[in-house]
This record gives sequence, C-alpha cells and structure tokens, in this order.
Amino acid sequence: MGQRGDTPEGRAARLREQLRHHNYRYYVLDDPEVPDAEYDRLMRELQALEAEHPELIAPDSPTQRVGHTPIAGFTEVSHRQRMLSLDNALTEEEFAEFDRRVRERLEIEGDVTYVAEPKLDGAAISLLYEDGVLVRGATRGDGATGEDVTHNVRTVESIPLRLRGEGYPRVLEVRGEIYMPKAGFRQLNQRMEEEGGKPFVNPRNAAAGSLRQLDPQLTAQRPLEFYCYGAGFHESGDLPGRQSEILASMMDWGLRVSSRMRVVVGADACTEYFHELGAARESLPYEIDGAVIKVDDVGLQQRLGFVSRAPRWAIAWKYPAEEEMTLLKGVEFQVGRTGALTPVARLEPVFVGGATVSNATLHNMDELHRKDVRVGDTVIIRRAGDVIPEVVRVVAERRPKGTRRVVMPKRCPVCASEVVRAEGEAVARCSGGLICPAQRKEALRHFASRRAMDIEGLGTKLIDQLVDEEIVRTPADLYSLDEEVFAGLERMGEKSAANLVQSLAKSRQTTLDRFLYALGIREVGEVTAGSLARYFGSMEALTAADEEALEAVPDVGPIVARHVRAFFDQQHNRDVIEALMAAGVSWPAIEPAKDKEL
DNA sequence: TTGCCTCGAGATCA
DNA sequence: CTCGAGGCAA
Repeated sequence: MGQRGDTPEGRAARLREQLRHHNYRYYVLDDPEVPDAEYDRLMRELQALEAEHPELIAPDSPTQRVGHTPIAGFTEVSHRQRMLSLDNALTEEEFAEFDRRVRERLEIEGDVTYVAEPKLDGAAISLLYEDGVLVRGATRGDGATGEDVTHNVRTVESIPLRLRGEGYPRVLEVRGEIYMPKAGFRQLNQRMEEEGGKPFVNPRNAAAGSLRQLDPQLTAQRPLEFYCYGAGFHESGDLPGRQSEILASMMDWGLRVSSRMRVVVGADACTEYFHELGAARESLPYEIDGAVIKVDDVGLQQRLGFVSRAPRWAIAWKYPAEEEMTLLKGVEFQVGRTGALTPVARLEPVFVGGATVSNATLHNMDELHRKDVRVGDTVIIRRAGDVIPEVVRVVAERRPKGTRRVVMPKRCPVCASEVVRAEGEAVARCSGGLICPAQRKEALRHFASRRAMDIEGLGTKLIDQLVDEEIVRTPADLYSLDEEVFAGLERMGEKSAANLVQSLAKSRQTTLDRFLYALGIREVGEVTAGSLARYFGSMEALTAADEEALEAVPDVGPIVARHVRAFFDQQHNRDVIEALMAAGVSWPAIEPAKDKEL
C-alpha cells in the first residue's frame, strides 16, 4: 500500500528493502519475522509496481531472481584466484600429521588455532560481488577456469543478490557450496516420480545437475541452498586477518555461513569437533562427507603457502567411505592402450556411496592375490575418495567351496597373443601390439580424444565398429575414409557422416605437441609431448634423436627416453607417421629450443 | 567411475 | 522416442 506523497521510486526502494530483509531473515537466518503471506503480499506489490514502471526494475531487485529465458549455452570464466582442492585426511593419524606439519613449518610449539566446519556434499561455487551486487556465479571447473552459471545461482534464495550492510570490498569473490538438503531432495524426487520423471540418485548429483540447466526456471524449482566458506579474490577493500572473522563479516553482509562453524584451538579440539560432528551427521539436514579444518590466521596461511594444487593450511578430514557387501561374479581382463592387462571385478550391482557400482578395478595381479579375491566370493566394496570403486577385502566366511585362485591368462583374451610380464614389473602385457584389436581401439580412442587430435564425433562405438569391420587399422586410415563408408555404419546417417568427415578434415591442422601426444608413445603425456615438441621443433629432429639426446630434454629421464626411442625404432610407427603426414596432417613450424640454448 | 545435462540425429510409430 | 557423444563434477 503506497503512502500518500510516496513516489513510485521511493515505494519500490522501500519494498525491496523490506523484501531483502525478510528474505535474509527467512533463508539466511532461518528466523522469519513475518508470515509467508505478508512476504508474498510485499512481493506482489513490488511486481505490480515494476510492471507499471518498468524503468524501475533493477537486476538486483528481489523480483529478478529467476530469469525468464534460457541461456544459449555455458561460457567459460577464468577465476581471478585459482579454486584449489583440499588434501584429505582419512584417519586420526593423518590429521595429527597435518597438524604436526603446520606447527613444524610455522615453528609453533603450542596449539594452532583452526576453524572447523562441516564439509558439505554439493558443488563448489564462486560468487562475484561488485559494489555489493551479485554479478557472476561460476563453477570450480579445473580450478583455473569454470563455467558461468550466474543465471542458476541467482535462483538460490540463500544467495543474496545484493550484500547487506557496509564495509565489504568493492570487488569480492565469495566461495561456498551449493547443495540440496536431504528433505528437499526427498520431496523433489517424490514430485518427479509423481510427474512420471525419474528420480535423482543422490542429493549431490541433483544439486550439480540443477546448476547445469540452461533454463533458470527449472533450476528455480530445485531446492538448492548455499553456505559460504571463504573469500577468494578481492579488491578495493580489506578483509579481516582471520578466517573466522572473514566468515563473521560475510554473515554481516547477508551471506549464509554454517552454524556449525567453530574456532577450535589445537589438534585435540579438532578431533573432538570431528567426532561430535560425526555423531550429529545423521541428524543434519544435509549430507556431509567430513569436516574442513583451516588455519585461522590468514598471515599464517600465507606463510604456509601451497603444495601444487592444495593449500598447506587446510585439510578435508573425511569420514570413512561407506562400504557394502556384494557378490563378485567374475574377473575379466581388460586390455589397455599399451597392452596392459588389468583385472576388473564384475560385481552384482550394489548401491554404495551414492552410486550403483558394478565394476571395480583390481589394479594388477599382485593386488588381486594380496586380497585373495576369487570368483564367487562375497566382497566388501567402497568408493575410494568417494569416486573410484574399490574391492576392500573378501568376506572369508562367505567363500563357497571349490573357488580357485584367479590366474593371469597365458594369451590375450582379445587377440590370443602371448601375455608377457616383464621382470620386476607388476603389469602383464599383451604382446600383440597393434595386431590386437583392443590395443588398436584404445590407440584410436586416444588419437581422436579432445586433448590429442580432437576429432569430434568419433566416439567409442564408432571406433569399435571401424576396427571390428576392419575398415581402420591405424590412425592414418581414418583420413582416407569418405562419407559413404561412415554412412554405412550403425547409427550413422548422411548428416553424421558428413559431420565426421568435416571434423576429420579440421583435425588435420594441429600442433606438434598434440600430434606427439596423439601418437600414444608410452610415458609421453601432454606435458612431455610439449617438452619434446619445443625442444626438437620437428618430427625429423625428434625421430633422429638418440637416447642421450632425448635425455637432454627437461624432465625426460632414461625411461621416457627409452620408450620414445623404441617407438621410433619400430618401422610400422614410422610408416603411420608418414602416412598421417601424407594424408595432410600438419602443424606450424616451431623454433627448436635445443638450438637456442647452444 | 558414475550420474547428470544437452545436443544432434537416427529409429519408430501413427 | 532413444541413443551416442561430449562435457562436467565429485
């Protein structure tokens, strides 16, 4: 209700102020001041006012949370400060070791002051505020570059579109976790099932999936929440000197911080916190997989610095991974790109750690025998680091009679070539080389992959067909195929075939780095391929280099040198390279670094 | 490794 | 409608 003499601008400003306040009370403090009906009434009034005076609409108005048009696609954003991951501690000893290292590096005799908080199971997010207004939300990505998900982030009510109060830096990056509470997850799944959709398998995937929607109207229907846990980049304004104070400031600015955040002094207090949190875990309204412990003093954090991808001043102390029992139905041997035979456990599917697991690698025979895993056994499964399925151990009491030790096959299960295990090595390899269709398929997959030749549209199924039908033997064969050949394959129409021919043509123009990497030389990954390319500058120089010359390349030791030399010593490898170049694969010339140094 | 989303395109059926 | 590919997150 407008007051007499109130201008539309003034009224709109006051309504926004009130709505922001109530929103904050409701979503951030979880302590509403007014009934929902009152909030709705204010919101409707503002909407009406804005409809009447569209010029009054501002992007940070509470009415503007949910955009009405889907975005065309995701764009990349580079983080102004890298988003790092955390080292893990899985046991009390490992945590004690972390604390010991911190004290040692800082030369502190007594207790270190830490900040502890729950580690939520959601998706990490970076929020950028400029002049207190939310201007960008981005996913973590690889830490350096993430995806712009601003349109979706804005729909999360516990994320303020505008910061409250004052004293925040003019540019402030807030970091935190977007997650889906257990209750919201249950309701959402119920709703989806009622509507004939299929439910999400766990809250984490539901949250991450919601953030990847193009249409913010859909995301707005998902019960997402946000907790902030730190600051990233900031400019024109200072932050306090302690993590705990930074978080306190964030709360003043209207950001939601876990109410279970605590300042804890010394390792013992951390341990106590960890166990208390563990006891409360079940009853928490959200899923957590551990606690995050950070050194409180920012000055000390800076002195501690970083190791490669993780800060030395923080650790994720995780609860033991969930374990389940299931039946081991068989052990198969998978043939990799280098011919390595990896034993893989085929399991009766079992839901563990938020996903259904039906395969688990057994790494190698030593590992397999150490655990004495046999077909027919009941085994304990977990997802190590909550990702990779792992056979923990056999349940000995449940072993049926007549099981036998698993043995490495004498011959490759794919091509029947002899399997050899080099002296002192843990892995056994198919000796068939590129005779072996499995190795050929893997080599082609690698060749076509994004970071190698980047042949779009050439996926697993297609490669399988091309190799099985003996249309393609080596990567060079790919370039001699035309649309008719592709169109004759399963699930390939004219359009797909033409697209594939196009992307093959495009891949011809590459770089020496990529080409070297694409060849799949053992021990030559992206980084080494880059070093070799820069050092030698040309295929001719590299092919001619002996082991001694190779070892002169930075980060290339005797093992890599031997593999590289062995690769070029094989006539058929040289033939393939020649054929590829004859097919038009080329790259810009590089000035060899070798010559510059001399 | 699994699950999620999106896109393009082929397969299926009315 | 379903599938394959690709990209992303943990």
